[in-house]
Amino acid sequence: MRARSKNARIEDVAAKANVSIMTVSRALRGVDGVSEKKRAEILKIARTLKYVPNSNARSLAVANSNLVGISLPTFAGEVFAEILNGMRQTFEKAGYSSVIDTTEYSRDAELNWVRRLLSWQPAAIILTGVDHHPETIALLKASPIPVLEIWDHTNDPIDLCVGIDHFEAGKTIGQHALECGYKSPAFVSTPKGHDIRADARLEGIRAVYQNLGGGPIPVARPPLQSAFTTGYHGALELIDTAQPDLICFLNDHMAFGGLMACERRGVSIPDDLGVIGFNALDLASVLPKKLTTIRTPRRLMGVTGARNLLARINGVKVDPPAALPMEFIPGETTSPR
Amino acid sequence: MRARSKNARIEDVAAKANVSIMTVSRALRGVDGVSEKKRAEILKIARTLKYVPNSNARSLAVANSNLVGISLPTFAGEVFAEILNGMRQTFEKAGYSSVIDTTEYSRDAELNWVRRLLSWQPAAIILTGVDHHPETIALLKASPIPVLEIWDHTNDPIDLCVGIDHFEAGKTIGQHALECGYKSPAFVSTPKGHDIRADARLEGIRAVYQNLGGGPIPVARPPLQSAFTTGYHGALELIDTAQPDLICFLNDHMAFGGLMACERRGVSIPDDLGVIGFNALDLASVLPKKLTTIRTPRRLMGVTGARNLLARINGVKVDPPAALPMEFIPGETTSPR
DNA sequence: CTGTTAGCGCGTTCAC
DNA sequence: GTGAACGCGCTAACAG
Repeated sequence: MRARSKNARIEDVAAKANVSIMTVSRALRGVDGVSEKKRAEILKIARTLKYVPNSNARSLAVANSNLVGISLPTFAGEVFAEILNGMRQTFEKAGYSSVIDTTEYSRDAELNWVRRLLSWQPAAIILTGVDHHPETIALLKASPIPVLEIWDHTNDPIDLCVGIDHFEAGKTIGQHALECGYKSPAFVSTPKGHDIRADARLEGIRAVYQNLGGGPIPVARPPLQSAFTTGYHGALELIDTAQPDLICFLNDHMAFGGLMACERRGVSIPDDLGVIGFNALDLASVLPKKLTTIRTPRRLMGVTGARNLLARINGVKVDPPAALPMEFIPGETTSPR
Repeated sequence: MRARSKNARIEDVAAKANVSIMTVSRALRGVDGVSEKKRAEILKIARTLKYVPNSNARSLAVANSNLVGISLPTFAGEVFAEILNGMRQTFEKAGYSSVIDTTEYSRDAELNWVRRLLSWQPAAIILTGVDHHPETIALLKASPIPVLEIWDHTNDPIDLCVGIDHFEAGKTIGQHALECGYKSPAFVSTPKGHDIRADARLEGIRAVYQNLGGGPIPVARPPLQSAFTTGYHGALELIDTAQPDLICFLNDHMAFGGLMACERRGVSIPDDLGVIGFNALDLASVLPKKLTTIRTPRRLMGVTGARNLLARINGVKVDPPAALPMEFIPGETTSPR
């Protein structure tokens, strides 16, 4: 015979309270059908017995769970942590817990995670971005579980989507650069294909500049390190070779590294060189020179995504995806030429 | 009758393969007792049926799970993300998934999380720090589930502990300050009781300075914002009032904010004022002036903790807790007086 | 308001 | 090497 766990079961509580298992179940879940007197008594007994419900049994019985599975590219760099916080707080209030994994930007890792997630019968699954392994898409489309794609935007989501249009963001950056009169912008990013949202932003900048006959936009893609050092080395590389009059960075972290590189090289901002970041992090707010950047609605995105998902879980119709607005922040690291 | 889920069950795979459920179960789990031929066939059928095992049923049957529950104070600021990464990668390899929650430094939130975790029959539970709600401790001590306390160090852990001695870290900082000849150190932290590890470090500094008759150490505790702005405002406050010759910060993030505040006030580092951080983040590595700080072994801590826990799960004896070593990094933001 | 019955999907046990 | 029976702890459905 199998050794059952030592923990108190609902049966033990029922026995001690002289009621049936179902009454205990109802009392503990707070559903109707139990007199207040009995309920109070049952709750007390459960406490003294240190009774902890078994979620596995519950999930098995009801064929779902209150787990929400989340896939993030990385925990590094606050951005996803902020989106995550918005989501988690919203889910938490609704009684859902989050199971999180990071893919480090690998579609295969994401697929594995989704497979594993599926085995938990989660209430919903959240993926970052819209670029997935074909099998991930197939799996999720075949499943009845609500899916949210966040951070990026697409008109053809797996299910729900709440994000921003990174190509548009790039165009906004490009517009500003053009209006300032920058002639030779450059870009610092991570290795090719690592972050397709960053690539989309770069494309946005290119779209603005391509008809101006200024030649291709130089792009530095230093080997992956921390964002600060990547930005630092990328900027050094561009300053020493391409000599652009503007450097756009994948994000504010890198832009900060870039600013440090400029200080190192004695390059004066914004006189000798313009600098543009992305995200509008708190980091930027303490810098002596306000960074020109784009504020991304990270918290809002998380909250909105979670709300939509909760509505979807509860069977409410959800509006088709619309890209969230961003705010361009003109700072002191760019200026008219 | 209840609607059973539409997903393929092990039974469906068995029917299609003309074998019993048990044979499928064995084949899928890779245990002995199935001929290679049948196994291959079963795996193929499972794939075509898009069969996903039900972890809830499995966990219910075997009375445990491959989930590891983790409690972190916050995702903000890389530090815990780095510890987490070390742990997760180690667990991942061993086939465990992590369920994470953040407490935002609230013991009550931690207790709630532990209660919820317990209901999942996790393979292990990891808490940050050694300061918990009494009921959290009682619950976990009463449970057979292995527990790891990380980041902080104690000689009286709930179960396992891998961390650093924050009081010692403070003493190291104090020693260095003393050797440099600083007379009136100050400290920038978060509101009282928010982060008890930071308080312990402050105590370490005090322990070094208390017999020197220099009066109490001024402490700025600005309202909570991002670490950067907290450091910034804390530094401004101290510069404008207490006029210390050294400011120690809760961490590097705050120290960076503080450096920006100094620039703002025209205070020259390290001539007018010394600055010391904590953690040795990558951020510090791109600064024009190397920050004096203490390197904390965050990744190592995560990996070591996870390994110890895995050993514990597998019934191997684990060494009693020893505080992990830290490395003092003398930088250019402090100098002999 | 309360109890009884019948599973949820899988793994252990033991028999063949 | 393979299969049948039973139970893990809980809840939906139905009676009373």
